[in-house]
This record gives sequence, C-alpha cells and structure tokens, in this order.
Amino acid sequence: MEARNTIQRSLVYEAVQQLCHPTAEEAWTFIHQKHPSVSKATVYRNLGVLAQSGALRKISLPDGADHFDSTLSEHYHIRCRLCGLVADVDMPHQERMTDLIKDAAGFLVEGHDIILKGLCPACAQRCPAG
Amino acid sequence: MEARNTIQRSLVYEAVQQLCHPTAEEAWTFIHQKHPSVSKATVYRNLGVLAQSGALRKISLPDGADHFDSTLSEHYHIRCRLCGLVADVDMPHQERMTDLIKDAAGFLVEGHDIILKGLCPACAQRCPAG
DNA sequence: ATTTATGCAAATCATTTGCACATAG
DNA sequence: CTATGTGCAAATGATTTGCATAAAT
Repeated sequence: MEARNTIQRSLVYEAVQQLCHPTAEEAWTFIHQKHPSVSKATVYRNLGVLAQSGALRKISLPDGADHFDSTLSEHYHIRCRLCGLVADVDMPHQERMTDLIKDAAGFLVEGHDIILKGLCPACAQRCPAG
Repeated sequence: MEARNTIQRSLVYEAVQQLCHPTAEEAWTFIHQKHPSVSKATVYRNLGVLAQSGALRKISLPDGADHFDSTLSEHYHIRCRLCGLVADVDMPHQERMTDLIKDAAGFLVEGHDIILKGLCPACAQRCPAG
C-alpha cells in the first residue's frame, strides 16, 4: 500500500493548515470552493490516511465532529462551550503529565488525550454570567 | 421541569452501577433481559438526564460510543486499543493537573477530560508485539 | 500494467426526535 | 389534573463503504 501524491491529498493537507483545526466538513467546504469536483468521501479518506501516517493529528472531541490539526508537536486543545472554537493549549510542565501517566490500572499506556472545555475570551465577555 | 422517579430511570441507573462503564447499548441490553418493554430511546434519554443532573458521568471516547460511569469522584479512564475495555485510572497527584490547567489560551477553563489509551493486561499478554 | 485513489450513492453507527399514549406528582 | 416520561419508528449527523472509473507510479 504505497501512498500516492494526488491533488486531492495535497488539497486536504493544505486546507487543514490554512483553516486551523477544521472539521472534515469545514475542510471540504473550503476545498470545494476552488475545486468543486472533490467529493466529501475523498476528504474523509485523505484525512484518515494523513492522520494514520502521522502527517496530521486527529482531535476527537466529545459531542461533535472530529477536528484535524497540522501541528504535530505535542500539545492539547480547548473548546469553547458556546461557540465551539477550538484552540491550542501549550501546557507548561506538561512533561509531568506524561510522567504521571506511566502506569494506569495495569495497562500498558501508549498515549493520552486531554481536552479542556470552557469559554473563549469573546464568549466569556459576551456572557459574563456563563 | 421536575424530574420524576420512574421505574425505567432507576433501571438505567442500576444498570450503569452493575455494568461498570457500559455504553447506552450495553445498558439497554442488560435492562432488556428482565424488562423487555424498555426501549432504547428511554435508556438514551435517561442516561442524558442522569448525566445532566450529575447522578452519572458521561465518558466520551474517540472512535466509538459514549460510556457511562456511576463513580462521581474525579478520576480518569483508559481504554484498551484491542478489546475496548474501559478502566478507571486513579492518578496520583492529579491535583497538579488541575492546577496546571487554570489558564489556557486565554480561555476561562471549566473542566477537562483525560483519556488514556493502551493495552489492557490481558491483551498485552496475548499480543506481545502489540 | 498494476495498484491505489476518486466520485457517487447507499450504508452504517450512535444518538435524537416527533408524536400519541401512559403515568408520577 | 397536568406536566413529565415512555415506546415506537422515523430522522439526524458524522463517517464509512461498495463499486465502476480515473489517475499515479
């Protein structure tokens, strides 16, 4: 299974770069503007291939579609409860996290995801009460 | 919107207690054995109501159905990549985690989820190569 | 040439919803 | 009584898949 360089695959990769954390749908909408013939299935397939190969990171969020990230260095994400905005979180001392997680219930730990939730600056201001 | 005590609601709560981290489907299968008239929609609805009210915790996992937990004290979860088993993780010093997470990209942080992934003891033994 | 990728439409999976009826308070 | 809950079946949303064709190597 040799991966090939198709136009669609590049377009998908570039869309994720440009859009910062898009969903598959968002990436497709973006691509579809200039390249109306690209199908949604192809976008999904290429997001899968690229995430599998490590070229992209898949961000799975509770309640909603997956997002995709072209930043590969380890970092976490936060989503605004109100507007859905997804942002990067560079956590200081996050190495500690990784250390703490070495043993868990006898499992062989291979990785972890951290998803924060809260209010983005704009929504926090707009809705002071929450 | 006063919550009422229905037989179905109790059955759903008890199923989650008994089964430890079941999905909605698993809870329904369990309940359905002794109470064949209970519908899946009702199980979903009550899981939602109970999670909303804080009586249960919803565990959202990447790639797959949500699980539900009757243990309310703060802890995290790990899922086996091979068999799907979900287990509790009591993380030492997890308070540090909470401290670290106070500020993130200017967001007002309200909570966080940590999902670990790896191999459960049984699968690790069965597939030494991974 | 041969294998991988694409586009389309249909299928799948988890979950939600509209509606008429049942039941808890 | 009256609001909330239930069962059913149909709808939804995200993602995947079968299949014939197209394109990359």
